Amino acid sequence: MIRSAAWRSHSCGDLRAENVGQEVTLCGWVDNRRNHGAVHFVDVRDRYGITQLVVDDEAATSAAEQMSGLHQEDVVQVKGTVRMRIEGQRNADRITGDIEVVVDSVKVLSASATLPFEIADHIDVPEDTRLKYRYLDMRRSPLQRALQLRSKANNAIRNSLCDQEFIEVETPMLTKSTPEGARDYLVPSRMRPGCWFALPQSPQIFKQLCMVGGLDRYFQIARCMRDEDLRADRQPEFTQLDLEMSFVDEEDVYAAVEALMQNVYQAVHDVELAIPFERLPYNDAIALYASDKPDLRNPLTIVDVVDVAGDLDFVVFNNVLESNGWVRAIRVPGGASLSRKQIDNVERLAKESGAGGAAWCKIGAEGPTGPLSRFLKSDAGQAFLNRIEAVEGDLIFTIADTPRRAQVALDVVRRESASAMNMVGEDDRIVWITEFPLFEQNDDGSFHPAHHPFTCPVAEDLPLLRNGQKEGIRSRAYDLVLNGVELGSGSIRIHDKDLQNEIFDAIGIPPEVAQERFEFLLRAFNYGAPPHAGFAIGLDRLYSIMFDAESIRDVIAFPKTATSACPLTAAPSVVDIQQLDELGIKQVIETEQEVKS
RNA sequence: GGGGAAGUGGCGCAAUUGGUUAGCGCACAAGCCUGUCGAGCUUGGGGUUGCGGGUUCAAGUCCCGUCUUCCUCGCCA
Repeated sequence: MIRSAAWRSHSCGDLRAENVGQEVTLCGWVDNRRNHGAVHFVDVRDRYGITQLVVDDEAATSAAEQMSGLHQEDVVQVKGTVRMRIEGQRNADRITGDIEVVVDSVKVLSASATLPFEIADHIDVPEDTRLKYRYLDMRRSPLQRALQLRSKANNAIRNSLCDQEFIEVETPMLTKSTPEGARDYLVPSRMRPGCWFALPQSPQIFKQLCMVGGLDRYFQIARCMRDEDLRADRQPEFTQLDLEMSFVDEEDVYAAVEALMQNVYQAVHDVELAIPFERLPYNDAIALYASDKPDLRNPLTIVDVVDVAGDLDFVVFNNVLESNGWVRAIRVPGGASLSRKQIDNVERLAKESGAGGAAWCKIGAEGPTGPLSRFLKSDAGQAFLNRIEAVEGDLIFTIADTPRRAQVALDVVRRESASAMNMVGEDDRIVWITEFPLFEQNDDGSFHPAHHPFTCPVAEDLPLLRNGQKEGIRSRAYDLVLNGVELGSGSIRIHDKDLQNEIFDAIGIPPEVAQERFEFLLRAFNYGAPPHAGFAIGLDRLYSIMFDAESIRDVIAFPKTATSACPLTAAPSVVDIQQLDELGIKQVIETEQEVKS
């Protein structure tokens, strides 16, 4: 409820039958007008609701004149008296629909020009127009709802973490460039010409320093910047819930995140999220789902048939087996009911993903039919079918390729065939993917570190690492995955200087480079660093899923376009040559204006 | 950086094979109307078809270039 204030006695969503007879003052925007001559309605709207104003023969004649002069989206202050609407004319769709306000006077506080688009939910407006006039888009209920929910959810996060003894710390926006990883946004230093700040890609190092500083538990709802190309679910600046904890292992981090997620779901959906979340080691996720972010609403799983595929006399399988590739199958229960067109579509998408193809067969009453079936007539074929536990009515896909390509194709086949079968569950499924590999393989066979260099390896795998092995080394890194979307990731950090240097060495960062880039962190580790671990959740992405938004932009107040531009402010823009002079910067690219002149 | 789609009054769309003065709905303006709530009815104003060039008797339509937006691959340790 809006309390009385200098400008208004109630909000536009406050008034009910019990207010009948009261003299009230409302402020808001002129929404919809319906003028019937002798009776004239105007809706006035604010964040809280819509209230119907009316003038008729019971109203002052001056009020009728003032009402007639109103335009859409004028900001008005209205004085009047609450009365019941006449029987049969109540509006059940509106919280204030039982009453109306008979107007004594209307004062226009700020008139509106003709609008670029109507402020109505049913009007479809192109997104760049909505972004250019974001403040008008904001008056409509979808964005109102998203921003209100976002605020509520942020509040739920803060409450949960503060309850768990976390301290909110603001880390710097002007910081040091660390060239590996995403491209930095750079800010020139006027005081030290030739030197540059970077905007943070994440508060990673600062939060670790907070642990060395003895804060024990840190969090921040932090803005992060990355100068990379965009996607529907990616923005150049985005908001991350960042946290770090001392003297903990994985389970402590999971518990802290689970508690806060529970609070967020409570606040947004008013449901009790089941905890603990499922845990799935990375290797199992790849084996069962061919993905490190599997959508567990999809019941299909993958079967490794490498041990039975060799006897099928299928040259494609044999070639792949010879080069140590993957031969794996997906059994789609009931999939035999799919049309040839639907199956061809799955096969086509698998091919487009880069794999050689997806050989398939249906299991009919008479046995297998379809392209793969001719390799299944033998005893070996029966062994294959037994291996994947095929029964009548099933559809079987097989993928054979290099591990990397097979993985992508299996993921596609799993997703596409489940969606064709309509077998993806409704309920949100959240899962921890644990023990990520420390290194990922490049296309040329070499390895690069899969995470930032402060990620702790699994102790058992250390001897292998010291032997120079890269493949199969596990790290104590974990991701949180919701319905096949990666929400966030974290890890147990290295707190030992010697181990840290070992890792720098293993991932190919020479000591002098490590020293130059991370000197401040390494120095801190000299003075007693506690064992620590942390996590970060991409809040824009989480909220776009939770609020059922089409794009990440729909849950951000002032988002950027796909080219990282802001249609509202027209940023980025050309600056004065004087500004550049002060910064000691000489521009070599011709600007638009210079090209024109 | 690569690929795809789109761009026509403020907004959503239409315009046949290249052929009349580029239409329609909403919004906007004026008027009528005593119960509407996405009110209704009448009348009216509003367009260099993103921009530049070309082909043609004739271009919204075809060609070339360019800009903007969206999606996507690369990229995002």
